[in-house]
Amino acid sequence: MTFSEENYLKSIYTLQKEHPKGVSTNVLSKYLDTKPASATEMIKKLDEKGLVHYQPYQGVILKDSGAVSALKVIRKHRLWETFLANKLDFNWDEIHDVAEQLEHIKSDKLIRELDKFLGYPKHDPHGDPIPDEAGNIAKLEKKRVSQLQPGDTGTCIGVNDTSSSFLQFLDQQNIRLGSVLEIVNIQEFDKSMTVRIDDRELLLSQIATEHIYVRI
Amino acid sequence: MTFSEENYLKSIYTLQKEHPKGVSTNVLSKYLDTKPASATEMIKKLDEKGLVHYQPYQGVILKDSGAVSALKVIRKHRLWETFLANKLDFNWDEIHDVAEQLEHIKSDKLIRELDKFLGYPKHDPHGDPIPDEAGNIAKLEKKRVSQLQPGDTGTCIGVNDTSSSFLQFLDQQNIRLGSVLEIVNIQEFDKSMTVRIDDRELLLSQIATEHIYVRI
DNA sequence: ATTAAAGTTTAGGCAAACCTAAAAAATATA
DNA sequence: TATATTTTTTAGGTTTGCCTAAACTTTAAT
Repeated sequence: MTFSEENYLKSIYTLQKEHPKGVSTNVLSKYLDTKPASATEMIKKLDEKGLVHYQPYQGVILKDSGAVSALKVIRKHRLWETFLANKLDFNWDEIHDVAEQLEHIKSDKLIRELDKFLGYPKHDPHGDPIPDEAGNIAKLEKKRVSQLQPGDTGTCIGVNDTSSSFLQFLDQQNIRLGSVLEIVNIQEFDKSMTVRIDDRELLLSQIATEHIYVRI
Repeated sequence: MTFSEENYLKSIYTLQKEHPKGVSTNVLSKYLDTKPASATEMIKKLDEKGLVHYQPYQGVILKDSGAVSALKVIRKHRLWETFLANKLDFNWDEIHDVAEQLEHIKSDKLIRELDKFLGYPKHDPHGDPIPDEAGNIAKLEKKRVSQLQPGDTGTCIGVNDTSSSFLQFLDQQNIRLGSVLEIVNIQEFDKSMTVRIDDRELLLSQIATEHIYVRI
């Protein structure tokens, strides 16, 4: 399997959630920053290999074999992201591009050993679940803080805004990966939220609550 | 720079030691498992880019810029080999193929962080020196045990024979990476050597002494 | 229902890196 | 030195993955 094939499968897997009845060449090529004609070409190739189901003008969906292949790449991607964030001093916003490259390294032993070295993590630094060797993947239980109700708690697993000003704000407030947040109440008029964290109470604007992800 | 260009530069760097007045397309293609015609093509391209000096029928040599590029790849290769051997449970004979892939990952930060994570190692698991960021590389002070004289000492840094029977033998004798060997004496008639290791004395056959590398 | 707009596919090209076969140069041998 | 052998280069092809432009479907709008 080539780098390119792996990237297409992974992208189709991701886009399928938004486009359950078929990912169009247009959507796919935009996501991959190529042209629709290139996507058509690759999709036909993947169809011939039995990895996807393709009907002209109707988009693609993954077959089981294609989903397994996609999940293997996703597993590698997420394990490498975990490595970069937990073992090396990479920031949340720096890990993706490097993991995009590392995910294509071919070595079953490498990925097994990496998994062991990281302590068999269940989630990557963004809170996304890491598939197992067979391609089984846990349902994602990731929400924005803004989606929680008073009384709910969640563990901080990532952010949506990686501007340094936002990250600095989080730093000042001592909100980091693994911090447990409990919603105390919500202001009707501006949707700002009071949250308890480390026995302190703290007000978050609606903007802030939409940019923080938690695992529930 | 493409994977292929990097591989050619690295190979030329390596082969130059044996062929100081020029690496022929024949030698180069054999080393890379391609055909001479392919080597000619690539060499011309590298020459146009100013990385090598090429004269038809006379072979290639690296220019300074080419040597720096080659050393950057070698630095990455050796740091990854160190990672695989020291942090993950890879054996000496398993690390090369994976490092061949990892060496092409493009990220300056990654390699700086990896270097830090590994504790700025000076040598890879085979005892070969790791170039610094600028491409400076220490002279290799690697010898076979068979090249030592009575009274000499060396630190075990690798082997030449990775058959499991040989590795098992080393295991039984408690000879491992980092073991310090001192030559006690040499038998004239069969070149076998008595060595001191961990305050024990032990006889190594000529075959064995030729397969163990030490840093002096 | 027709036409216009949007999306998709086909056709023909290009660059990278490989190949084989033939031609040319260098080297070795008689 | 002339010829034979080996090595190297050139010429022309192949595959992968991308591209543009034109042709064709589908969808939306009148």
